[in-house]
Amino acid sequence: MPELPEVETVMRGLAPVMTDQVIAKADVRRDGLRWPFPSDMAARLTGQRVLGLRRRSKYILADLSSGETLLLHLGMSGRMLVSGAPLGVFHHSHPAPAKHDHVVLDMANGARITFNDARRFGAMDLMQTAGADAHALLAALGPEPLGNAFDEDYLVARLAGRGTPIKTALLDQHVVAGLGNIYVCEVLFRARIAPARRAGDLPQPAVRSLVPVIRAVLAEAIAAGGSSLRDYRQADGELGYFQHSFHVYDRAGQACVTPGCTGVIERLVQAGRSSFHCPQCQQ
DNA sequence: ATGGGGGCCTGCCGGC
DNA sequence: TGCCGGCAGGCCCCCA
Repeated sequence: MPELPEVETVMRGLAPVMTDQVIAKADVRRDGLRWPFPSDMAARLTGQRVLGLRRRSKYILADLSSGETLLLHLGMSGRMLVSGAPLGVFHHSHPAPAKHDHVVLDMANGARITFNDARRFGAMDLMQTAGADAHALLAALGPEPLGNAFDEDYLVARLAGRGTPIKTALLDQHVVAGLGNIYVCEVLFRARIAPARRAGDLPQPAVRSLVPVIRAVLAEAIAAGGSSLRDYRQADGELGYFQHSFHVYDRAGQACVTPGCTGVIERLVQAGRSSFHCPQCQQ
């Protein structure tokens, strides 16, 4: 799935067609995805004005005029497709729902937003906007990596004494929210830290160095419009528009890109996930 | 508390 | 337009 930069990109793509617009019709085409949808979801969405979109970790939150907030997670394969340019009262030709189109929102401006998710690991829920942070899926999340609460002192304290590999620790959404497998691999490569190192054993300068690296990697990916993998699309439905090049992710067997390094990228499995790294530059 | 593994689903790719 | 096994960006839950 979309990790933080991709979710941010999707949210930015949805904002112009959804913000301040009324959901004229909600077509909920199955009972749920990873979990059952909230009761009467279609009715609770229909007629509501979208006051604004926010992102928390890999969740998109849409605040509605009803006082409820729609929570949306793309899981591994979720996509938000936008069709029907919001150009006015003419022009209302939408394609028929395709395979894995689970929820279709028709906005009053003529735009159609389709939540398509082949693997159905995605999620949608509704909650009161007031106190939305207390939602079960949000309450325990760690700080936003691009926010002020995430800093060097925090990370040092959070990783102290932890025996888990640094790779696994950074993937833990309670430590820092929004990193996924790809960006953790890239972050550790850029920080030159081996993924198998125990988090609590890392020298403090190494832990501190992770903070600006995490920020930079995410910011660059957002600036590039999110990374692009085979089945990732931007909100506007364009496939593979941004080709973000990774240094280590999915590059097993290829030469390390660090100038002067003769290492070859290796893949190892940690906590059931692939970790790509250069055994030569990452210590 | 912490850490590891299983499971949820479908699709794709490589090897045979 | 072959079949099968392995693998995939996430994350909750259960177990030791």
